Amino acid sequence: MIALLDCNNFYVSCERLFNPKLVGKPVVVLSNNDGCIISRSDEAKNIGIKMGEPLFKIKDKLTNNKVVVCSSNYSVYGDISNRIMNILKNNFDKVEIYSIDEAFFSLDKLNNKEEECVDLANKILKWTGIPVSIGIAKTKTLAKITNRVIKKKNIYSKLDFHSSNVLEIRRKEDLEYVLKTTDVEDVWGVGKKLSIFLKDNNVKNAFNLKECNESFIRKKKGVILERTVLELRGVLCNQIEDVLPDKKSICVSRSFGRKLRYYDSLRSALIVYVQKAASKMRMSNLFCRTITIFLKTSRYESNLYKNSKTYTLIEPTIDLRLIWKVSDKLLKEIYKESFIYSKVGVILSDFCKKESIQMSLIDEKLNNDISKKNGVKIMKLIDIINNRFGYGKIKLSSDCDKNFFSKEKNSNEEISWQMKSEYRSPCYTTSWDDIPKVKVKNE
DNA sequence: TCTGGGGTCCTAGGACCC
DNA sequence: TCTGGGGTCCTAGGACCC
Repeated sequence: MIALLDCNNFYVSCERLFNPKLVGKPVVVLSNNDGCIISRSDEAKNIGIKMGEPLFKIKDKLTNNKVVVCSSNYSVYGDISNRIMNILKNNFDKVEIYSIDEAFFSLDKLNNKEEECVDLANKILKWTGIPVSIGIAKTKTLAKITNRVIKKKNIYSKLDFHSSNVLEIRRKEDLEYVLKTTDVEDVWGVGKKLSIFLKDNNVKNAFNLKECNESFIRKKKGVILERTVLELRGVLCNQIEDVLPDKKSICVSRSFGRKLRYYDSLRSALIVYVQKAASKMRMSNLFCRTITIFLKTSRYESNLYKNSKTYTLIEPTIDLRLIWKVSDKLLKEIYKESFIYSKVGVILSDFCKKESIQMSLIDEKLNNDISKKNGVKIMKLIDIINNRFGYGKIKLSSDCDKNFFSKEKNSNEEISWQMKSEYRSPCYTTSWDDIPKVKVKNE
C-alpha cells in the first residue's frame, strides 16, 4: 500500500503560521512577480477564486471580499517543507519527496496503516503547525484520487471517514462511486490536451478511463496514459522512488518587474541568474557540458520574439567564469533590438560527476584565459565565503556594473528588472533580521 | 526492370506535474 | 499597466552505421 501526504493549501498555511490573524480569513498567495494566484485558503476557494488566475483580472473581487494577498516567499516555504519531510522520513523508511508539499511513502509491513498515518498527521500539525491530508491506496494514481476526496469531504459525505484527514477507500462500491464522480481531467497524468482527446472518445470520468482498453490507449496516447489506466485498476506501475536521482538540468529564469529593451539590462539580469544556476549545480557536486540561454518577449505582446541558443563544451566544467563567458556570448547572438523583453534565462545540462569527466585533448577556445587548474578551488572558495557571509557577498563582476554607477540612459532599467513582490511577508525562519521577536514580561 | 533489414543516437517538440 | 518557475519523460523523425 502507498500513502500520499499532501499539505493543505500549503503556501497559505505557511503564511498563517507566522501571522495567525489570517486564520479564518480568505487568503491567497501569488506567483513570482505578483502575477497569478497559486495558493488559496478554503475561504478564498469558496469565494470562487480560481487557481492560476492573474491578479490584475480579479483585483476588484479580492478587495470586495477583503481577501488577504501575499507575495510568495519561497525560502520560508522551503524551510517549512524540509521540517515536514524530515518528520516523515524519521517515521517511515521508504519516502519519495514528490514536490514542495507532497510525498509518497510505503506502508508495507505495517499493521495499523490508518492509525500510523493519523499519528503522523497529528505529529506534523503539532510540531510544524501545518495541516496535512494523507490518502492511502494501492497505487500512486489512486492515492492521489483519495487525497482529492479528503479535500472535498463535504461532497463525499456518504463515505465513512474514520478521521478528518486520513482516508483509505476500502469497499469496492465506494471506490467505484469515487471514480465515477472524479472528472477525467482531475486524474493525475491527464492534462488539458489528453482530457480533450478522452472526452471526444466519451471517456468522461476516472471510471470510464479505468474501463478503457489499455492497448488502444497506448497506441493512441503512449505508455504514460496506459500506466494511468492500469493504476486506476490497482495495478502498481509507478514505484516509490526513494533514492532521488541526479538532476538532469538546472534552469534559472525570471520574468522582469518591468519589460526591458536594452541589451545591457538583460545582461545584468542574466549574470545574476547564471550565478544562481552555477551555485545550484555546485551544491549537487555536478559539472555541466551544455549551456542554453533563452530570451523572450511577453506571450501577450503583439510583437512576439522568442529564441534560444545552446553551446556544448568539449569538457564539462564547474567554473562559473567559463559558464558566464559562454552565456554572455550566447545572449549576444540571440539578442535583437526593437523588442521589449519580459524574460531571460539559463539552463545548464548534460551533467556528470567529477570522477567521470571525459578530459579533452584540445583546449577549449573560450577557455584560454581562464586557468583550468584553479577552477574547482576558486568555486569552493566562493561557496565558503557566501555560506558564511550570505549569498551574493562575493560575485562575478561584469562591465554592466559600470553603467549602473554612471547612471547612463538605461540606468533606470538596470534597477527595474527585479521581481515585483509588493505583498511579501518577512523571511521568518531564514533571515536573521526577520526572526520574530518575543517580548517577555517580568512578573 | 529491379534497389533490404536492422539497428543506434540525437534533437526538437509536446505533454505532463507541482 | 498587470498573466510564474522549474522540472521530467516520451515520441517522432532525421542522420548515421553495417
